[in-house]
Amino acid sequence: MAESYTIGTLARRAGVSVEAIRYYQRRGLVEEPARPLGGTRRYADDHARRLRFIKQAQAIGLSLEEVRELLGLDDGENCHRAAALGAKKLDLVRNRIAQLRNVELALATLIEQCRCNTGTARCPLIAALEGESP
Amino acid sequence: MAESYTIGTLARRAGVSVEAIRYYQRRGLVEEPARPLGGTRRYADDHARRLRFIKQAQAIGLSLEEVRELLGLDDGENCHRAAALGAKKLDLVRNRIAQLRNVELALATLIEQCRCNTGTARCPLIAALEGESP
DNA sequence: GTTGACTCCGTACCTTGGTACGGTAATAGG
DNA sequence: CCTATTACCGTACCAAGGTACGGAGTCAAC
Repeated sequence: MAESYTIGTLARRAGVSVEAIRYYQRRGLVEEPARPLGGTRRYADDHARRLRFIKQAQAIGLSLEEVRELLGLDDGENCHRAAALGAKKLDLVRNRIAQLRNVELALATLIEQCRCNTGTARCPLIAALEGESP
Repeated sequence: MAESYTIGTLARRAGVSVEAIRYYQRRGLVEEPARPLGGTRRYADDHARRLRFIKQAQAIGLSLEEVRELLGLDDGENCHRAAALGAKKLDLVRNRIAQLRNVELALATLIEQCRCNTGTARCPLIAALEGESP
């Protein structure tokens, strides 16, 4: 183990693009190894692990800024703060789900009305969108 | 009724910004009344209704492009096409809900583990994000 | 009859998460 | 040793839905 990769190899292994890695470096999420006098930077398993972290955190809805914040909390004494960040996100997720369920209901109802609209009546979906806010 | 407003009054009444209205005009969603020889354009209730339509359609997840499409379908003969557009959107909404429910479950589990983490163990939330994909 | 608020218009800028491009340098394979 | 890939770096660009700015013209009130 403990290999050392070029950025391209790292990118392939982590399943992200080289550009994305360089972007994360600019954003301060991935460390940029020292360049050996005009040579090529070398990356290790730590970097691959970091990229995996970023991708997983994104998958649970964290922004890159939040990921960066979370990374700063990984010192063994901030578990509660990490949990608080997660809880805030969970709240947002639940709100968003509730909101989308309303949309789902509204859309399903309107589409059903369209399906039943065999006569010359005006399209219920379009008509509904012109009405007052629910 | 049948008042005539300036764009600022229209904006206040509809609860959008003047800039937004002008943006919708550029995008072809709101008609731009003729300007009376170097004067100020006048808007009527039709425009307020149109703005309400746009806001409602956005609330159910339509993009401005889709709203524009829907507006072209309001001729009494395209109810099935409007319904099809709605059905496509409903599908997306349902997928998104399912996705968010996964995130909700994952987050809730991790936070619960953090809550139980009274010892010196590493933060479960942070540790989990470094692991392999689920 | 002037002040202040508003309109008109074009253009630039914002956010987020990257992608694309282009020139130069370094490295790897044969 | 030569050539084909890469790496490096800065900068520009993308979607979407607007917001912000600045100068000139217009409108309404006092």
